[in-house]
Amino acid sequence: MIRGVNLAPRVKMADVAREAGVSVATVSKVVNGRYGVAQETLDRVQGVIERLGYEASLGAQSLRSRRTHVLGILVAEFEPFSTELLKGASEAIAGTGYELLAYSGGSRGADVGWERRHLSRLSGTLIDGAVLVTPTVVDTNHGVPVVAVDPHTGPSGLPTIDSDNYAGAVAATRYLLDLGHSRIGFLAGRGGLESARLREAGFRQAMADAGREVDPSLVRVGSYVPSAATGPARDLLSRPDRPTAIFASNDLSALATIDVAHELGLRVPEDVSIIGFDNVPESALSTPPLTTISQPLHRMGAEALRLLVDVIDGVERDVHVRLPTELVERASCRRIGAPVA
Amino acid sequence: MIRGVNLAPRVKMADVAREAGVSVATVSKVVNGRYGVAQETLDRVQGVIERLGYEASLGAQSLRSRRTHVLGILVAEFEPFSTELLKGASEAIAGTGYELLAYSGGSRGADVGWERRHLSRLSGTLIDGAVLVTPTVVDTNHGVPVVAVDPHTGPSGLPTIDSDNYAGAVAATRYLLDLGHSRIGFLAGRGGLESARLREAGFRQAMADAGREVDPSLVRVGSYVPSAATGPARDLLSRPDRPTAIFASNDLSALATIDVAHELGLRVPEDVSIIGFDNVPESALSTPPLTTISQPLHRMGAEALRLLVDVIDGVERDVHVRLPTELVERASCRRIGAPVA
DNA sequence: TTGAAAGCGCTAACAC
DNA sequence: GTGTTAGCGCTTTCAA
Repeated sequence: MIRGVNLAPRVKMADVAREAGVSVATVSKVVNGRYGVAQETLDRVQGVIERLGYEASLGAQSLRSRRTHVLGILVAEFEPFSTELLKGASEAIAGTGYELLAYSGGSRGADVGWERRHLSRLSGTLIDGAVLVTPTVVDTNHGVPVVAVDPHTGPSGLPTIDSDNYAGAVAATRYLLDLGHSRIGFLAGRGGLESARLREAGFRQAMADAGREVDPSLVRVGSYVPSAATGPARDLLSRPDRPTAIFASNDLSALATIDVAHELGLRVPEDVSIIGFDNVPESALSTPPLTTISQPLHRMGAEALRLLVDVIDGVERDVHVRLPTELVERASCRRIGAPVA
Repeated sequence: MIRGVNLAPRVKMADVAREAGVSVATVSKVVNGRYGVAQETLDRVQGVIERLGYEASLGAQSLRSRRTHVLGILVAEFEPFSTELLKGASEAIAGTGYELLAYSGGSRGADVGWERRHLSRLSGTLIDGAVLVTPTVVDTNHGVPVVAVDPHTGPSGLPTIDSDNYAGAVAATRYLLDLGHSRIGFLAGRGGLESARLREAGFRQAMADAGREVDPSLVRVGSYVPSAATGPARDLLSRPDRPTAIFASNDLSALATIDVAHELGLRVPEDVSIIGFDNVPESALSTPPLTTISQPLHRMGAEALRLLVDVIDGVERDVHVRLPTELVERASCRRIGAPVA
């Protein structure tokens, strides 16, 4: 039974004021380092603050003043992709004078429009700016400066960070082709995301360049989400004429595809080769470890944060940052014939 | 140049009220689903809300009402350990009716007392409760219900989630012993944390049980932080009588130790075996992949969140949850002689 | 140098 | 059913 523990109300500015025998206005000045406070008063108030452990309420503080020195990272869910970005952002925030607030809804993805909702709830009050992770709604009109990582398709004025999805997809497809695969299944990403469009385009281009037809029935949608990928993966792998390789648009789908393969009694890579995209840490943990296209996720998070700070400060700079991708060869693909010419 | 973009002020309740021709009080009732609003008014207001894309400001809302339906996870920094917990918490939050807000300071760890400061800033206003990740200050007196993951040493009334650090450390040490190592270096964790104490205790106990002396000069402090671990690791590995194996108290330190070894021209595990603790995803990515003691990090995050919700709801239950640890054998340790009896 | 007072966007009595 | 009013904890003129 622990009811009743932890209920001391937080100490507020009025408490400090009373204790120090001054008004809240004076305490506020001390807290915010404003001029016009006698040294003696300042010391006394500071002492009381220390002793009482006073800390301004973010909610109240930000309601009144425009700057909070808190930056938001808004995500649909804390999964491997967004948390990698978070690590990068966390690395980059040191020395900027900002604190980091990551916000996620409670609805496990199935929640369109979260970016607008979260932004509305936090902007104008709690945060001075926000990084939106894979937003589908790209309103350029929010209360605060915003930077998007891997956003929705279509031109938008939004400052953006992404990686070279197209080149990465071409590389992945060529890799499979070079291993002798030509019957390649494709698990597309989340509809609407620019990255999903580019990865599919890269796949098709590489196939075309190699003179290979894309069997339309081998192209399915996985939406970047494991639960959405298993069905299509199962369909693909259950066919009598199943593909010899599957290119999943992101690692989470690829990992889910490996699970499905195992479930179906198929060995990876002996019976089917699988390649992913992202290189989240989890991709190295699967059996077999996943061959994938690496995005510099930490760096993307860090760049997003730096870009946001620059936008807030009104620095003139390039507001579209594209980072390179790279093939990471692990053990989920195997050669099945002679490489293509 | 992007100055001037994104500056439309957010739409507030007064805007909705004006547009709908009602008072803000009525809008508030609609937003919060209170009784006493005519169906016709309700529809009209709802329509305006929809059209204008109104969303209540978290800051203002929480200033006034006690419940915000937001739970906080307070961390010193977003690194592999805390983000794994975050993933687990994110999984567990679905269906609880809460949203998740993760907060981290901007000061990269070197910031004692962050837990109290963050809590003060957020409690009483923004969040209904908080999960504290490895807090060193264990005041049981905050404005809101609090749950700690892997907290500071010493008994405290705080509801707590941890894993069996002692057994894990014993298992790691025995494993090394069984591989024939007896000159084992130990990189201790962050001073004050219960987990650090227990891991060292487990190490010493296992050594004693095997009848091995612990060379005091082989026990150093790594503080769970890579930058703090490299120095001690270098000292240990530079000695002419260097240990044949190192047990690092957490994966981040173990990974840093591998780097140091490589820097020194030592091969892992040929020249020195290294074992870690935590099993963060990154531990599988090193060269060689790290053998380590696994904590069920996702589950710990999920359990912490569930415990917090129960505490808030006043559910009577066990408020100390301890989860099992497990040895994960990868490739950073090798046998160097006959196993101990 | 200090404090009184207004108000940030919202909720909750209470009056109409 | 609906609006008026009084704050929540803080910052910021502005007067004293």
